[in-house]
Amino acid sequence: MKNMNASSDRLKESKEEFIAQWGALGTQWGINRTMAQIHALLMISPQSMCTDEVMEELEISRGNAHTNLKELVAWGLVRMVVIKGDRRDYYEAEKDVWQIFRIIARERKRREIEPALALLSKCAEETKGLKGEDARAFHKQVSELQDFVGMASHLSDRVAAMKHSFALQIASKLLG
Amino acid sequence: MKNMNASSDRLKESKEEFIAQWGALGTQWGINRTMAQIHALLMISPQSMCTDEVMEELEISRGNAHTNLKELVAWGLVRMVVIKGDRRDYYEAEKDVWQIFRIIARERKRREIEPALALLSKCAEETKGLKGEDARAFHKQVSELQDFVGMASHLSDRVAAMKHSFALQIASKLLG
DNA sequence: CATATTTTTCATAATATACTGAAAATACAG
DNA sequence: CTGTATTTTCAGTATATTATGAAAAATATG
Repeated sequence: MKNMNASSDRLKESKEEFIAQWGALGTQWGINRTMAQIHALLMISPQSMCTDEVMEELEISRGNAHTNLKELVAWGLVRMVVIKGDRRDYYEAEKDVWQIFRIIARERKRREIEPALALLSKCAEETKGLKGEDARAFHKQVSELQDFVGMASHLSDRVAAMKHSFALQIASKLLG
Repeated sequence: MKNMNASSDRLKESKEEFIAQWGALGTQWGINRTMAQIHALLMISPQSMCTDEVMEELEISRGNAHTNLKELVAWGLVRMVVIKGDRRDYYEAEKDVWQIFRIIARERKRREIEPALALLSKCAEETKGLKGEDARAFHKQVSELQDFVGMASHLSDRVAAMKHSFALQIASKLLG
């Protein structure tokens, strides 16, 4: 039994570090700490969890837990599940790595790429015919950015639409 | 002359909107608003600019201008240039789109991918041999994430090392 | 070296973001 | 309907991030 305890301590510690650090990383990724922590917690939880369990595990308020659980559901990273005989809402995380990647890629494209593209298109359009060295230079720079970001946007769609196995093939080819 | 003025007004407006919006976008990208605005300003400026010009154009304080110019130089998105007969430091932006992409990709990899990979490797390592259903599940999930993020890291390096033309070829193939 | 100009630093202020706790709304069982 | 469990909202508070402005340090000039 001594072994058993040491071993389950190791697991517990590792899980806790994972959750804490994944939360800190979330900040860099533009998601807030709590949301990332909840995501980590659910990702490594064998069972689905209810709001109170999440609150207790992460020592956060009900409002905070609720808001971020809803946000995760809105992203599609977490699903609500019903456990019969229990009135509470339970939550479980999407665990498939490729699926997680696609969801995050979609969201980041929406927040980071699409608004940039809209801006660049507008500026390129507005200054299309203008004469003068300055105007030309501005239009050129903006157009180049537009082309690049536009291509990135398309690529992102294509990759996200791929099956995992096919994406792996391409990745291997690039790395090999 | 009427035309000339209308036309240069259009240009000025478009430039100002570009700067303002690019700044707002910066926030989404994890860089602060001012840094993104200065970058935008220098990117579309035909000449290099000194700190005072940047301050005046964006209506920001000296400290703010200074800090963010230094940060942009540290990233490699902006270079300091010397103008003879002038004691002040002048700055000009990198304008090549592919180069800009590489610099940003490098920085984001450093901030977003590498720490994640380190965490995942640590957690995978710590729980490698552990018995028990929970431990196995944790190890599996973490290892899958590790594999995926590791591959993303390599891919990022490979793409950033490519010549623009070659990257374009690959992109075309994927889009075609 | 004395002075003028420019750069850098940093304590304080302003702003933006996230969290709490409790009240309001809703769902359910008896 | 009434009481209880659960979810949702939100005003107030706390935390973290950015910006200011003035003073200090560094640098150039004659």
